[in-house]
Amino acid sequence: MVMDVSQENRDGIVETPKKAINRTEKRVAKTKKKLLAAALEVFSEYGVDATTIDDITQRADLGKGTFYRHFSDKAEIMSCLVDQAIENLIEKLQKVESVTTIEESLDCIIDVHYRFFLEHQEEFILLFQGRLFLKLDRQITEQMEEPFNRYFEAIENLLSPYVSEKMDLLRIRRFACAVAGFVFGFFSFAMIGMESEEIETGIKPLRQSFVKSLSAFLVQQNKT
Amino acid sequence: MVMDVSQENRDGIVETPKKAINRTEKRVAKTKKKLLAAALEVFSEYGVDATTIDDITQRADLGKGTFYRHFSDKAEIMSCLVDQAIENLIEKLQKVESVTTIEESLDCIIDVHYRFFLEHQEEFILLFQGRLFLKLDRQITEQMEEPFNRYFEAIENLLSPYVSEKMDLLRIRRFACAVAGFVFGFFSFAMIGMESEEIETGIKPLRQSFVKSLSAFLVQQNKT
DNA sequence: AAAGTTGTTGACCAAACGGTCGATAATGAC
DNA sequence: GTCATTATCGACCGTTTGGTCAACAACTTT
Repeated sequence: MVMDVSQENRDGIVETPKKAINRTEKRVAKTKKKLLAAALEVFSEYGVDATTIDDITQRADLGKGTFYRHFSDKAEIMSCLVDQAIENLIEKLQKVESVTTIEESLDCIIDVHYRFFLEHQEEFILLFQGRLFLKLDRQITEQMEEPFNRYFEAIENLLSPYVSEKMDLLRIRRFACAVAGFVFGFFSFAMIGMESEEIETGIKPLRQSFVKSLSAFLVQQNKT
Repeated sequence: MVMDVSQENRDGIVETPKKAINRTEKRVAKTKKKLLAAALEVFSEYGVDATTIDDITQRADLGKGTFYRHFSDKAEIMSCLVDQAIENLIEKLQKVESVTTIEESLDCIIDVHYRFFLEHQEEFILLFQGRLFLKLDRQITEQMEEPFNRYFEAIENLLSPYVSEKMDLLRIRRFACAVAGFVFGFFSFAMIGMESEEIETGIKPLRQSFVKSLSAFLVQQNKT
Protein backbone atom coordinates (compact mmCIF):
# COMPACT_ATOMS: atom_id res chain seq x y z
CA MET A 1 0.00 0.00 0.00
CA VAL A 2 2.76 2.34 0.90
CA MET A 3 4.62 1.30 -2.22
CA ASP A 4 1.70 2.44 -4.36
CA VAL A 5 2.12 5.98 -3.17
CA SER A 6 5.83 6.21 -3.78
CA GLN A 7 5.23 4.48 -7.11
CA GLU A 8 3.57 7.61 -8.40
CA ASN A 9 6.84 9.48 -8.30
CA ARG A 10 8.14 10.39 -11.74
CA ASP A 11 11.72 11.00 -12.73
CA GLY A 12 13.91 12.60 -10.09
CA ILE A 13 11.22 14.38 -8.16
CA VAL A 14 10.64 12.56 -4.96
CA GLU A 15 7.51 13.53 -3.18
CA THR A 16 7.62 13.41 0.55
CA PRO A 17 4.71 11.04 0.94
CA LYS A 18 2.64 12.83 3.52
CA LYS A 19 -0.30 10.56 3.02
CA ALA A 20 1.87 7.49 3.09
CA ILE A 21 1.01 6.80 6.66
CA ASN A 22 0.95 3.18 7.62
CA ARG A 23 -1.87 1.72 9.58
CA THR A 24 0.77 1.10 12.22
CA GLU A 25 1.76 4.72 12.36
CA LYS A 26 -1.87 5.69 12.61
CA ARG A 27 -2.36 3.27 15.46
CA VAL A 28 0.71 4.61 17.26
CA ALA A 29 -0.48 8.17 16.86
CA LYS A 30 -3.90 7.21 18.11
CA THR A 31 -2.42 5.47 21.13
CA LYS A 32 -0.29 8.46 22.01
CA LYS A 33 -3.29 10.74 21.64
CA LYS A 34 -5.31 8.50 23.92
CA LEU A 35 -2.57 8.60 26.53
CA LEU A 36 -2.35 12.39 26.39
CA ALA A 37 -6.11 12.78 26.63
CA ALA A 38 -6.33 10.37 29.54
CA ALA A 39 -3.46 12.06 31.36
CA LEU A 40 -5.08 15.46 30.97
CA GLU A 41 -8.27 14.08 32.45
CA VAL A 42 -6.76 12.44 35.50
CA PHE A 43 -4.25 15.25 36.08
CA SER A 44 -7.09 17.73 36.36
CA GLU A 45 -9.14 15.37 38.49
CA TYR A 46 -6.65 14.09 41.05
CA GLY A 47 -3.73 16.44 40.54
CA VAL A 48 -0.49 15.60 38.79
CA ASP A 49 1.38 14.36 41.83
CA ALA A 50 -1.47 12.23 43.08
CA THR A 51 -1.86 10.58 39.69
CA THR A 52 -0.16 7.23 39.08
CA ILE A 53 0.90 5.78 35.76
CA ASP A 54 -1.76 3.14 36.29
CA ASP A 55 -4.37 5.88 36.59
CA ILE A 56 -3.38 7.14 33.17
CA THR A 57 -3.21 3.81 31.37
CA GLN A 58 -6.40 2.53 32.92
CA ARG A 59 -8.22 5.71 31.92
CA ALA A 60 -6.80 5.31 28.41
CA ASP A 61 -7.74 1.63 28.45
CA LEU A 62 -4.18 0.63 27.58
CA GLY A 63 -1.49 -1.55 29.05
CA LYS A 64 1.02 -0.09 31.45
CA GLY A 65 4.01 -0.94 29.29
CA THR A 66 2.52 1.07 26.44
CA PHE A 67 2.93 4.23 28.46
CA TYR A 68 6.68 3.75 28.70
CA ARG A 69 6.95 3.20 24.96
CA HIS A 70 5.64 6.73 24.39
CA PHE A 71 6.89 8.66 27.42
CA SER A 72 9.85 8.19 29.70
CA ASP A 73 7.95 9.24 32.81
CA LYS A 74 5.15 11.35 34.23
CA ALA A 75 7.18 14.53 33.97
CA GLU A 76 7.55 14.13 30.23
CA ILE A 77 3.87 13.63 29.51
CA MET A 78 3.08 16.61 31.69
CA SER A 79 5.55 18.77 29.79
CA CYS A 80 3.91 17.59 26.57
CA LEU A 81 0.48 18.58 27.84
CA VAL A 82 1.62 21.96 29.12
CA ASP A 83 3.31 22.67 25.82
CA GLN A 84 0.19 21.64 23.95
CA ALA A 85 -2.12 23.75 26.10
CA ILE A 86 0.03 26.85 25.85
CA GLU A 87 0.50 26.39 22.12
CA ASN A 88 -3.27 26.28 21.84
CA LEU A 89 -3.65 29.44 23.90
CA ILE A 90 -0.96 31.28 21.94
CA GLU A 91 -2.60 30.37 18.64
CA LYS A 92 -5.83 31.98 19.75
CA LEU A 93 -3.97 35.02 20.99
CA GLN A 94 -2.30 35.44 17.62
CA LYS A 95 -5.61 35.33 15.81
CA VAL A 96 -6.46 38.65 17.43
CA GLU A 97 -6.69 41.16 14.61
CA SER A 98 -8.19 44.49 13.67
CA VAL A 99 -7.55 46.11 16.98
CA THR A 100 -6.53 49.73 16.88
CA THR A 101 -6.45 50.90 20.48
CA ILE A 102 -4.72 49.54 23.51
CA GLU A 103 -8.02 49.12 25.26
CA GLU A 104 -9.27 46.90 22.49
CA SER A 105 -6.08 44.92 22.57
CA LEU A 106 -6.25 44.30 26.30
CA ASP A 107 -9.89 43.45 26.11
CA CYS A 108 -9.17 40.89 23.40
CA ILE A 109 -6.35 39.33 25.39
CA ILE A 110 -8.52 38.87 28.41
CA ASP A 111 -11.40 37.69 26.28
CA VAL A 112 -9.25 35.01 24.67
CA HIS A 113 -8.12 33.77 28.06
CA TYR A 114 -11.61 33.87 29.38
CA ARG A 115 -13.14 31.86 26.56
CA PHE A 116 -10.24 29.43 26.42
CA PHE A 117 -10.34 28.62 30.11
CA LEU A 118 -14.10 28.40 30.21
CA GLU A 119 -14.07 25.87 27.39
CA HIS A 120 -10.92 24.09 28.55
CA GLN A 121 -11.06 23.98 32.29
CA GLU A 122 -8.86 20.89 32.34
CA GLU A 123 -6.10 22.80 30.60
CA PHE A 124 -6.52 25.63 33.06
CA ILE A 125 -6.06 23.33 36.02
CA LEU A 126 -3.05 21.79 34.32
CA LEU A 127 -1.38 25.15 33.71
CA PHE A 128 -2.20 26.17 37.24
CA GLN A 129 -0.30 23.13 38.48
CA GLY A 130 2.49 23.76 36.01
CA ARG A 131 2.91 27.25 37.35
CA LEU A 132 3.13 25.81 40.84
CA PHE A 133 5.74 23.25 39.84
CA LEU A 134 7.93 26.00 38.47
CA LYS A 135 8.05 27.50 41.92
CA LEU A 136 8.67 24.20 43.67
CA ASP A 137 11.96 22.34 43.58
CA ARG A 138 11.25 19.95 40.78
CA GLN A 139 13.15 18.47 37.90
CA ILE A 140 10.40 19.21 35.42
CA THR A 141 11.17 22.89 35.65
CA GLU A 142 13.54 23.21 32.71
CA GLN A 143 11.15 21.62 30.23
CA MET A 144 8.20 23.70 31.32
CA GLU A 145 9.78 27.11 31.68
CA GLU A 146 10.12 27.55 27.95
CA PRO A 147 6.40 27.22 27.08
CA PHE A 148 5.50 29.75 29.75
CA ASN A 149 8.08 32.16 28.41
CA ARG A 150 6.65 31.76 24.92
CA TYR A 151 3.28 32.57 26.40
CA PHE A 152 4.55 35.78 27.94
CA GLU A 153 6.20 36.75 24.68
CA ALA A 154 2.92 36.28 22.86
CA ILE A 155 1.22 38.70 25.24
CA GLU A 156 4.10 41.13 24.98
CA ASN A 157 3.93 41.08 21.20
CA LEU A 158 0.29 42.03 21.31
CA LEU A 159 1.01 44.93 23.61
CA SER A 160 4.23 46.15 22.02
CA PRO A 161 2.56 48.38 19.38
CA TYR A 162 1.15 50.49 22.17
CA VAL A 163 4.22 50.63 24.32
CA SER A 164 6.84 53.31 23.86
CA GLU A 165 10.44 52.28 23.42
CA LYS A 166 11.27 53.84 26.74
CA MET A 167 9.48 51.07 28.56
CA ASP A 168 12.05 48.39 29.13
CA LEU A 169 11.51 44.69 28.66
CA LEU A 170 11.35 44.04 32.37
CA ARG A 171 8.42 46.37 32.79
CA ILE A 172 6.55 44.83 29.92
CA ARG A 173 7.18 41.40 31.35
CA ARG A 174 5.81 42.54 34.70
CA PHE A 175 2.80 43.93 32.95
CA ALA A 176 2.19 40.67 31.13
CA CYS A 177 2.47 38.92 34.47
CA ALA A 178 -0.18 41.17 35.92
CA VAL A 179 -2.55 40.48 33.04
CA ALA A 180 -1.99 36.74 33.20
CA GLY A 181 -2.12 36.84 36.97
CA PHE A 182 -5.45 38.59 37.04
CA VAL A 183 -7.00 36.09 34.67
CA PHE A 184 -5.49 33.03 36.34
CA GLY A 185 -6.22 34.36 39.79
CA PHE A 186 -9.80 35.24 39.11
CA PHE A 187 -10.46 31.88 37.50
CA SER A 188 -8.82 29.97 40.31
CA PHE A 189 -11.21 31.55 42.76
CA ALA A 190 -14.21 31.71 40.49
CA MET A 191 -14.07 28.13 39.30
CA ILE A 192 -14.82 26.84 42.76
CA GLY A 193 -18.43 27.33 43.64
CA MET A 194 -19.45 29.19 40.52
CA GLU A 195 -21.29 27.93 37.50
CA SER A 196 -20.17 28.88 34.01
CA GLU A 197 -22.89 31.47 33.61
CA GLU A 198 -22.06 32.98 36.98
CA ILE A 199 -18.46 33.36 35.99
CA GLU A 200 -19.52 35.04 32.78
CA THR A 201 -21.80 37.59 34.40
CA GLY A 202 -19.38 38.01 37.26
CA ILE A 203 -16.25 38.73 35.34
CA LYS A 204 -17.70 40.96 32.65
CA PRO A 205 -18.02 44.27 34.49
CA LEU A 206 -14.83 43.66 36.44
CA ARG A 207 -13.04 42.97 33.21
CA GLN A 208 -14.05 46.32 31.82
CA SER A 209 -12.77 48.09 34.89
CA PHE A 210 -9.56 46.15 34.81
CA VAL A 211 -8.98 46.86 31.13
CA LYS A 212 -9.59 50.56 31.64
CA SER A 213 -7.19 50.82 34.55
CA LEU A 214 -4.53 48.83 32.75
CA SER A 215 -4.67 51.00 29.65
CA ALA A 216 -4.62 54.12 31.77
CA PHE A 217 -1.57 52.69 33.49
CA LEU A 218 0.17 51.99 30.19
CA VAL A 219 -0.58 55.42 28.78
CA GLN A 220 0.81 56.98 31.93
CA GLN A 221 3.93 54.85 31.79
CA ASN A 222 4.54 55.85 28.19
CA LYS A 223 4.58 59.53 29.08
CA THR A 224 7.26 59.26 31.74
CA MET B 1 4.16 21.44 91.14
CA VAL B 2 0.82 21.56 89.53
CA MET B 3 -0.78 21.09 92.91
CA ASP B 4 0.87 24.26 94.14
CA VAL B 5 -1.04 26.28 91.63
CA SER B 6 -4.45 24.81 92.37
CA GLN B 7 -3.58 25.13 96.04
CA GLU B 8 -3.91 28.88 95.71
CA ASN B 9 -7.62 28.59 95.12
CA ARG B 10 -9.73 29.95 97.93
CA ASP B 11 -13.22 28.96 98.88
CA GLY B 12 -15.51 28.09 95.97
CA ILE B 13 -13.74 30.06 93.28
CA VAL B 14 -11.83 27.67 91.09
CA GLU B 15 -9.34 29.34 88.82
CA THR B 16 -8.77 27.73 85.49
CA PRO B 17 -5.05 27.21 85.93
CA LYS B 18 -3.73 28.72 82.71
CA LYS B 19 -0.17 28.74 83.94
CA ALA B 20 -0.45 25.26 85.32
CA ILE B 21 1.20 23.79 82.30
CA ASN B 22 3.23 20.70 82.88
CA ARG B 23 6.61 20.23 81.40
CA THR B 24 4.99 17.38 79.54
CA GLU B 25 2.35 19.62 78.06
CA LYS B 26 5.01 22.08 77.06
CA ARG B 27 7.00 19.36 75.38
CA VAL B 28 3.92 18.12 73.56
CA ALA B 29 3.11 21.61 72.34
CA LYS B 30 6.68 22.10 71.24
CA THR B 31 6.66 18.82 69.33
CA LYS B 32 3.44 19.69 67.56
CA LYS B 33 4.82 23.11 66.68
CA LYS B 34 7.96 21.51 65.29
CA LEU B 35 5.89 19.19 63.15
CA LEU B 36 3.79 22.04 61.79
CA ALA B 37 6.84 24.16 61.03
CA ALA B 38 8.60 21.26 59.32
CA ALA B 39 5.52 20.41 57.29
CA LEU B 40 5.13 24.00 56.12
CA GLU B 41 8.74 23.98 54.99
CA VAL B 42 8.64 20.77 53.00
CA PHE B 43 5.15 21.42 51.63
CA SER B 44 6.36 24.67 50.12
CA GLU B 45 9.56 23.08 48.87
CA TYR B 46 8.38 19.83 47.29
CA GLY B 47 4.65 20.34 47.11
CA VAL B 48 2.09 18.73 49.42
CA ASP B 49 1.48 15.64 47.33
CA ALA B 50 5.15 14.99 46.72
CA THR B 51 5.90 15.22 50.43
CA THR B 52 6.05 12.03 52.49
CA ILE B 53 5.47 11.67 56.21
CA ASP B 54 9.14 10.77 56.49
CA ASP B 55 10.06 14.07 54.88
CA ILE B 56 8.14 15.89 57.59
CA THR B 57 9.43 13.93 60.58
CA GLN B 58 13.02 13.98 59.35
CA ARG B 59 12.86 17.72 58.82
CA ALA B 60 11.40 18.07 62.30
CA ASP B 61 14.04 15.67 63.65
CA LEU B 62 11.39 13.46 65.19
CA GLY B 63 10.37 9.83 64.98
CA LYS B 64 7.78 8.78 62.46
CA GLY B 65 5.37 7.46 65.05
CA THR B 66 5.28 10.87 66.70
CA PHE B 67 3.59 12.29 63.66
CA TYR B 68 0.65 9.93 64.02
CA ARG B 69 0.23 10.83 67.68
CA HIS B 70 -0.49 14.42 66.65
CA PHE B 71 -2.15 14.10 63.26
CA SER B 72 -4.16 11.34 61.67
CA ASP B 73 -2.69 11.89 58.22
CA LYS B 74 -1.16 14.39 55.83
CA ALA B 75 -4.53 15.92 55.01
CA GLU B 76 -5.10 16.86 58.63
CA ILE B 77 -1.78 18.61 59.11
CA MET B 78 -2.35 20.45 55.87
CA SER B 79 -5.78 21.61 57.02
CA CYS B 80 -4.18 22.79 60.23
CA LEU B 81 -1.58 24.79 58.34
CA VAL B 82 -4.11 26.31 55.97
CA ASP B 83 -6.30 27.27 58.88
CA GLN B 84 -3.33 28.80 60.67
CA ALA B 85 -2.17 30.77 57.63
CA ILE B 86 -5.61 32.13 56.89
CA GLU B 87 -6.21 33.00 60.53
CA ASN B 88 -2.97 34.94 60.41
CA LEU B 89 -4.00 36.76 57.26
CA ILE B 90 -7.46 37.56 58.61
CA GLU B 91 -5.98 39.00 61.79
CA LYS B 92 -3.91 41.41 59.81
CA LEU B 93 -6.89 42.33 57.69
CA GLN B 94 -8.93 43.13 60.79
CA LYS B 95 -6.24 45.43 62.10
CA VAL B 96 -7.03 47.78 59.23
CA GLU B 97 -8.44 50.94 60.77
CA SER B 98 -8.94 54.63 60.16
CA VAL B 99 -9.95 54.24 56.57
CA THR B 100 -12.68 56.53 55.33
CA THR B 101 -12.94 55.96 51.61
CA ILE B 102 -13.38 52.85 49.57
CA GLU B 103 -10.16 53.50 47.76
CA GLU B 104 -8.26 53.54 51.02
CA SER B 105 -9.97 50.38 52.10
CA LEU B 106 -9.10 48.52 48.93
CA ASP B 107 -5.57 49.79 49.02
CA CYS B 108 -5.18 48.54 52.59
CA ILE B 109 -6.58 45.13 51.71
CA ILE B 110 -4.14 44.69 48.88
CA ASP B 111 -1.32 46.07 50.97
CA VAL B 112 -1.96 43.57 53.75
CA HIS B 113 -1.91 40.72 51.25
CA TYR B 114 1.17 42.07 49.63
CA ARG B 115 3.18 42.40 52.83
CA PHE B 116 1.92 39.12 54.24
CA PHE B 117 2.85 37.12 51.18
CA LEU B 118 6.18 38.81 50.76
CA GLU B 119 7.12 37.95 54.33
CA HIS B 120 5.46 34.54 54.31
CA GLN B 121 6.08 33.05 50.92
CA GLU B 122 5.77 29.55 52.34
CA GLU B 123 2.25 30.30 53.47
CA PHE B 124 1.44 31.72 50.08
CA ILE B 125 2.58 28.56 48.31
CA LEU B 126 0.59 26.52 50.80
CA LEU B 127 -2.62 28.49 50.23
CA PHE B 128 -2.03 28.30 46.51
CA GLN B 129 -1.96 24.53 46.78
CA GLY B 130 -4.92 24.55 49.09
CA ARG B 131 -6.93 26.47 46.55
CA LEU B 132 -5.98 23.89 43.94
CA PHE B 133 -6.99 20.99 46.17
CA LEU B 134 -10.44 22.51 46.59
CA LYS B 135 -10.91 22.23 42.86
CA LEU B 136 -9.54 18.70 42.65
CA ASP B 137 -11.45 15.66 43.80
CA ARG B 138 -9.97 15.28 47.23
CA GLN B 139 -11.16 14.32 50.64
CA ILE B 140 -9.46 17.29 52.28
CA THR B 141 -12.01 19.60 50.69
CA GLU B 142 -14.50 19.78 53.54
CA GLN B 143 -11.94 20.76 56.15
CA MET B 144 -10.36 23.44 54.02
CA GLU B 145 -13.38 25.10 52.52
CA GLU B 146 -14.34 26.69 55.81
CA PRO B 147 -11.10 28.69 56.32
CA PHE B 148 -11.30 30.03 52.80
CA ASN B 149 -14.88 31.10 53.36
CA ARG B 150 -13.87 32.86 56.56
CA TYR B 151 -11.23 34.63 54.51
CA PHE B 152 -13.79 35.83 51.99
CA GLU B 153 -16.06 37.02 54.76
CA ALA B 154 -13.23 39.05 56.25
CA ILE B 155 -12.74 40.84 52.95
CA GLU B 156 -16.46 41.32 52.55
CA ASN B 157 -16.71 42.87 56.00
CA LEU B 158 -14.08 45.41 55.12
CA LEU B 159 -15.91 46.35 51.96
CA SER B 160 -19.45 46.27 53.28
CA PRO B 161 -19.48 49.87 54.62
CA TYR B 162 -19.04 51.10 51.08
CA VAL B 163 -21.48 48.80 49.43
CA SER B 164 -25.14 49.67 49.12
CA GLU B 165 -27.72 47.21 50.34
CA LYS B 166 -28.84 46.65 46.79
CA MET B 167 -25.70 44.75 46.02
CA ASP B 168 -26.48 41.16 46.86
CA LEU B 169 -24.18 38.77 48.66
CA LEU B 170 -23.30 36.90 45.52
CA ARG B 171 -21.93 40.02 43.89
CA ILE B 172 -19.86 40.94 46.91
CA ARG B 173 -18.48 37.42 46.98
CA ARG B 174 -17.53 37.69 43.34
CA PHE B 175 -15.89 40.98 44.07
CA ALA B 176 -13.90 39.51 46.95
CA CYS B 177 -12.89 36.69 44.59
CA ALA B 178 -11.59 39.20 42.11
CA VAL B 179 -9.54 41.01 44.72
CA ALA B 180 -8.09 37.80 46.12
CA GLY B 181 -7.62 36.44 42.61
CA PHE B 182 -5.68 39.45 41.47
CA VAL B 183 -3.34 39.30 44.42
CA PHE B 184 -2.86 35.53 44.28
CA GLY B 185 -2.52 35.57 40.52
CA PHE B 186 -0.01 38.35 40.39
CA PHE B 187 2.09 36.77 43.10
CA SER B 188 2.02 33.37 41.49
CA PHE B 189 3.52 34.84 38.36
CA ALA B 190 5.73 37.40 40.03
CA MET B 191 7.31 35.05 42.53
CA ILE B 192 9.01 33.11 39.78
CA GLY B 193 11.92 35.03 38.38
CA MET B 194 11.45 38.17 40.40
CA GLU B 195 13.35 39.34 43.45
CA SER B 196 11.53 40.88 46.38
CA GLU B 197 12.47 44.41 45.39
CA GLU B 198 11.38 43.79 41.85
CA ILE B 199 8.01 42.61 43.02
CA GLU B 200 7.67 45.71 45.13
CA THR B 201 8.50 48.19 42.39
CA GLY B 202 6.57 46.12 39.89
CA ILE B 203 3.31 45.79 41.72
CA LYS B 204 3.08 49.31 43.12
CA PRO B 205 1.86 51.26 40.07
CA LEU B 206 -0.30 48.37 38.94
CA ARG B 207 -1.82 48.19 42.35
CA GLN B 208 -2.88 51.80 42.18
CA SER B 209 -4.52 51.22 38.84
CA PHE B 210 -6.26 48.16 40.10
CA VAL B 211 -7.54 49.93 43.20
CA LYS B 212 -8.87 52.79 41.14
CA SER B 213 -10.69 50.54 38.73
CA LEU B 214 -12.18 48.46 41.51
CA SER B 215 -13.47 51.46 43.41
CA ALA B 216 -14.87 52.95 40.23
CA PHE B 217 -16.57 49.64 39.62
CA LEU B 218 -18.06 49.54 43.09
CA VAL B 219 -19.32 53.10 42.90
CA GLN B 220 -20.94 52.33 39.59
CA GLN B 221 -22.54 49.17 40.95
CA ASN B 222 -23.95 51.08 43.90
CA LYS B 223 -25.77 53.49 41.64
CA THR B 224 -27.64 50.89 39.65
C1' DA C 1 12.12 6.37 95.27
C1' DA C 2 8.90 3.47 93.21
C1' DA C 3 5.06 2.95 90.46
C1' DG C 4 2.02 4.68 87.04
C1' DT C 5 1.05 7.52 82.99
C1' DT C 6 1.91 9.38 78.73
C1' DG C 7 4.97 10.99 74.80
C1' DT C 8 8.51 9.33 71.69
C1' DT C 9 10.93 6.09 68.89
C1' DG C 10 12.27 3.46 64.77
C1' DA C 11 12.06 -1.31 63.26
C1' DC C 12 8.53 -3.62 60.99
C1' DC C 13 4.64 -4.93 57.75
C1' DA C 14 1.39 -4.73 54.01
C1' DA C 15 -0.10 -2.07 50.18
C1' DA C 16 1.01 0.73 46.38
C1' DC C 17 3.97 2.36 42.97
C1' DG C 18 7.45 2.90 39.18
C1' DG C 19 9.52 0.55 35.87
C1' DT C 20 10.91 -3.97 33.17
C1' DC C 21 10.45 -7.77 30.09
C1' DG C 22 9.07 -11.91 27.85
C1' DA C 23 4.81 -13.19 25.57
C1' DT C 24 1.32 -11.92 22.31
C1' DA C 25 -1.05 -9.58 18.61
C1' DA C 26 -1.08 -6.43 14.73
C1' DT C 27 0.98 -5.04 10.76
C1' DG C 28 4.33 -4.78 6.79
C1' DA C 29 7.59 -6.93 3.43
C1' DC C 30 8.23 -10.48 0.23
C1' DG D 1 0.88 -17.55 3.06
C1' DT D 2 5.28 -16.96 5.66
C1' DC D 3 8.45 -14.44 8.05
C1' DA D 4 10.20 -10.16 10.14
C1' DT D 5 9.17 -6.13 12.67
C1' DT D 6 7.15 -3.55 15.98
C1' DA D 7 3.34 -2.00 19.08
C1' DT D 8 0.84 -3.64 22.94
C1' DC D 9 0.07 -6.12 27.01
C1' DG D 10 0.08 -7.31 31.93
C1' DA D 11 2.42 -10.32 35.22
C1' DC D 12 6.41 -9.54 37.77
C1' DC D 13 10.15 -7.37 40.74
C1' DG D 14 12.52 -4.08 43.72
C1' DT D 15 11.62 0.02 46.08
C1' DT D 16 9.01 3.34 48.51
C1' DT D 17 5.36 4.72 51.37
C1' DG D 18 1.63 4.95 54.88
C1' DG D 19 0.64 3.25 59.03
C1' DT D 20 1.38 0.11 63.41
C1' DC D 21 3.32 -1.30 67.65
C1' DA D 22 6.21 -3.08 71.29
C1' DA D 23 10.00 -1.07 73.66
C1' DC D 24 11.88 2.91 75.72
C1' DA D 25 12.19 7.51 77.87
C1' DA D 26 10.25 11.55 80.15
C1' DC D 27 7.49 13.01 83.36
C1' DT D 28 3.86 12.92 87.22
C1' DT D 29 1.90 11.09 91.20
C1' DT D 30 1.84 9.00 95.59
